Amino acid sequence: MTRASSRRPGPPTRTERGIPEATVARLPVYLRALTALSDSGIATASSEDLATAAGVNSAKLRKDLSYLGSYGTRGVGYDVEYLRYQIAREIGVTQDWAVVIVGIGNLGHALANYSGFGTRGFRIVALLDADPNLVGERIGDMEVRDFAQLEEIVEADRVSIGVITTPAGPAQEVCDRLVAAGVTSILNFAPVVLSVPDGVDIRKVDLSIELQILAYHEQRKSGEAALPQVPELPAMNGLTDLPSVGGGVGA
Amino acid sequence: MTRASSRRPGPPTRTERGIPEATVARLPVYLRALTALSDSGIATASSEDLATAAGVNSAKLRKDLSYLGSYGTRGVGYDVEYLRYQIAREIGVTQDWAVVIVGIGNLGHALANYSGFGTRGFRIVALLDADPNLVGERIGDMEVRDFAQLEEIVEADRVSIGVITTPAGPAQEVCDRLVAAGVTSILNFAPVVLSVPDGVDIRKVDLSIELQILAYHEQRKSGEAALPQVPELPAMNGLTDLPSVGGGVGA
DNA sequence: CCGATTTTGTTCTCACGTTCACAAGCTCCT
DNA sequence: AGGAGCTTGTGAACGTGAGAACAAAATCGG
Repeated sequence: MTRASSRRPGPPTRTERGIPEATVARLPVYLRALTALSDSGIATASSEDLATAAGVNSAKLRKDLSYLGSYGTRGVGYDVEYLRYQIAREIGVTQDWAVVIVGIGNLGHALANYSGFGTRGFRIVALLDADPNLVGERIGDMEVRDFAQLEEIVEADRVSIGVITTPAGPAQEVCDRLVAAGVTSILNFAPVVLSVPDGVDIRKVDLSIELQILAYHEQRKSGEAALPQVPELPAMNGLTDLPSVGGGVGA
Repeated sequence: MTRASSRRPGPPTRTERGIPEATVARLPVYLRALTALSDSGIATASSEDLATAAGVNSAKLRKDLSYLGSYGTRGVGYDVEYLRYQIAREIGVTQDWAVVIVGIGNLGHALANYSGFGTRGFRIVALLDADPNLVGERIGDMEVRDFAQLEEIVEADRVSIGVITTPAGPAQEVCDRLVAAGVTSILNFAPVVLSVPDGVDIRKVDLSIELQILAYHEQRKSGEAALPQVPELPAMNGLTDLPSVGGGVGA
């Protein structure tokens, strides 16, 4: 969204405060690092200090911060509180965002109790599930409500973010309902590729994919020499009992 | 295959089966899509079909697959079972990987029950926690064991992958212990940047970061015109009570 | 057997992201 | 006041990734 102004090999043609996606993904990390520094009573930090705390290269950090504006002092560094506020404002966590969680299985339960939500910036307004046996159950200070109430909840509480923690099966349908109800950002934990209309942002968190990526690298480390080099063309029979990766999230 | 021969601005000079990281991250998605197609009884699929199922562009998919070798038939497509096996082998999920989970709070509980682990490819061999009140508790068919037993478990079961679901505080120490014990791949759910020596792979899954990224885009959607355009330089006093994003994972 | 049709594998080009390196600018000390 | 010493902000080079486009190869129908 929003590129396009001049046409020239200058800077990536960033339009009016358009921050590169890669940078956006790191801002929360910087924010957390700044909070940690602040809690340690540190008032000023150099890009080097911050970069170390955030686990990135200092040049990258400086360039990232430069997209937000020129909030540092040459020869000195960055004022921790000030920069923290600026980043928080840029990300949008100076205001509260209403969140619903759909699918109260194991993972939904865990997220409902997750203190990271409780911190300011995000407010869980409802836990939803279609299973009548779960509806009414109390989790922390919240009660599981019927998924059928989705629309009224979204409207009443101006919910803009939905978290999907259902099994793979119903995930797309849940997603469609969320979008239809007016939710415009979705965080998906179900192991499926969800499709959403333009204008709706979606991010996925997928445990088994992460594990498989680790497995790939692990294999190259330990395997490299130890594994049979090439079963390139195994007989194509009897392969029906392969690992069925994927599976559902919830109970 | 066969990269690495001449020295010229040709392909990125990929050395001997070195698959680009971006491709590696997509292989598990393709694997899942293939499994779904297979379960639907589909024996052959074109790159277009596969790309749709995986939610990517077909040219990208073909290029990704070409790194693995030339497993398709022009004019026909890909044999689903065959390709599935090839990808599974490349990723390394045709063998089993032993996994330990450290930190049995809400999230650890959820992961212990997560069926995605139970599927073949990964085998949870131990649930560990340092809290004596948790040790001995049964979760599914496993029992929580004392974190002190880490070293012997890793050695006995040839554990190569560790999952950290502790709060932020102890995460680095747990990580160090895992590495010292011989674990070479780590999946971190704690909201901290962990540092590991070379040779150890680490991936992080961070809920609050994902939410903040969504919030950023959400703000640009709804805010753009509605928000006060620039409180660029607010008074620098009284900013100590800002949102404390971050926080811990476990209970 | 040959041409039409389909679909892969690959090349080329462009956009994006990372890193280096350095000038500009600030502070502190003499 | 002026120079030494830091540290930011950014220009430029490099590397990686994405997508369009097309030639090569396979099937199918006549």
